Amino acid sequence: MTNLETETWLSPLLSAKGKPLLFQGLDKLALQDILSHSVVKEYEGGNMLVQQGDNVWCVFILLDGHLRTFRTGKEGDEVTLRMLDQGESCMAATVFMGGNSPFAVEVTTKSRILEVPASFVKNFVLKDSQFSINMLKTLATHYESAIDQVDNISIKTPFQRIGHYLLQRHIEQGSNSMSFELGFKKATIASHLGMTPETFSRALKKIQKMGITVEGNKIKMRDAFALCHFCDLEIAKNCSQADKENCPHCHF
Amino acid sequence: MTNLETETWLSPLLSAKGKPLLFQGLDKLALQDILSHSVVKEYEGGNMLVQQGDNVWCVFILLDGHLRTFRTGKEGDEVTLRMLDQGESCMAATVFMGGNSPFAVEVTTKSRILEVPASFVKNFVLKDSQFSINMLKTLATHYESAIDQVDNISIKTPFQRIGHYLLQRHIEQGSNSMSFELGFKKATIASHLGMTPETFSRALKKIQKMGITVEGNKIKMRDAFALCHFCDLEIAKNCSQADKENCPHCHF
DNA sequence: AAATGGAATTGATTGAAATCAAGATCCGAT
DNA sequence: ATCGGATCTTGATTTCAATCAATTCCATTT
Repeated sequence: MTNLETETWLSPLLSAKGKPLLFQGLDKLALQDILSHSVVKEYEGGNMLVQQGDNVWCVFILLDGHLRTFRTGKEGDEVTLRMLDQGESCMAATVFMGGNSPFAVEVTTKSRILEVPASFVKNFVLKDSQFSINMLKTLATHYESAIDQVDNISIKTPFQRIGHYLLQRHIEQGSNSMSFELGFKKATIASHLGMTPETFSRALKKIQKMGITVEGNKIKMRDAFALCHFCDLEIAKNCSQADKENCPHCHF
Repeated sequence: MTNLETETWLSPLLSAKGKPLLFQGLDKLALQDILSHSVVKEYEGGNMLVQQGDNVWCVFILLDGHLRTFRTGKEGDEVTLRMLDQGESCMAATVFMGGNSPFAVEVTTKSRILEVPASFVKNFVLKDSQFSINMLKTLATHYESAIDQVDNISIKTPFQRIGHYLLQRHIEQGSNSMSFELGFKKATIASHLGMTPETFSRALKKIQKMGITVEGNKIKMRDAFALCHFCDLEIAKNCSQADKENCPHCHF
């Protein structure tokens, strides 16, 4: 990868929106160092990036597109673990454990991916303390989101799970607009939430009685508080609702 | 904490068995450094170490006893996330995320706990690269076990979940003996596996038809392969069965 | 505009685990 | 040894999501 090419990728990586957590706060030199050891590849939707059990040789950073990580059981049934958006990464944990990947990674829509060699990552963590902090934060984030998933699956009813999920999406996406997109196939989301597409569909219908309109994959809300019913402490933390104190459900 | 006292704790920490992952490979000086900034406390079973949502100021390392981390939903229902044994730690992720604890920690049996201040940990990670590697590994391990839990809960039937769990325990505990203890209250394990105590009980009964005897919390196996039925790739990795090739189910 | 195929919805049925409700068993305290 | 409380087991019933099966919807192509 030449320097000229590097520059091409550099700017989007530094933009506020899609900036990978792993690159946060790195000085330009460090970033150059990483990039000069990495490769950018393009994949069409449908490809498998990693098979469950594969020995992985790099960390993937998603520059563009969508990835899905999932795990397949003996009987062929699968759970979606994460749905990656621009700027997110995967395989970091596996690289540090040194083992084989406990899950598969699938390209869901055409994606541009930065592949950073495992060996480089392991060294660089020791050299650059900001990078090592970033790595720790990344793992911590993944861990927390896995915990979220555990309790989403095991505590709440499908109805509540979906409400919770929608609220999360809404808040992630700025939460100023009264509508947002659920950027993944419904079946994928259903699997992520540990239910069948049918159940997902039915619950979505039920949720409309609370002032949520579902058209295709666009979600429209009657008012800013329509989803607040599903709020919990975790979510409240990130809620930047201007008039939070007016929220009929917010006790936080 | 005086040096003399430090020495008292030092030896168990260095012993092979219960050695915290966080301390692996640290030179004596580093260890001293950590210990001199930490406190050892004793807690009776039943105490809450951390409440869900608490701001945590330290990382806990379990020297002796048992802890349980769990999460409570709005309706008061809870999921057990982890059940900690000697040498394990918790709150590392939370410390790095800088937020509030997404789960509660309960002392299940009288425990001796090393409390390392968050501020110290955050600094020490930058100074000692071995420690930072350990921290990364710790988080990666937690992440992977959370993933395990996700797919345990969402993929397998209660029956399979329990089998899987028992096999794991068995292998963890050396796997040479033909019997082992399930070192936690059955209700706790049930919650960890995402089922009610009743369901747990019934499934345990059903599992006896495969040559497993359950007496109180002691599990006895007819032969070394009695649980192999529940094996999967993840487990096979750690299986050190001498005559693995004789295993009727091992295709790995 | 019709045709294809994948995704999503809807309905009917089934099955498995939660729940509700009683007992049994174990353990520590007296 | 006896009591009392917690834990665990067992049984009967209900509930709710998975499954099976049939449409409908939508995007793409021809």
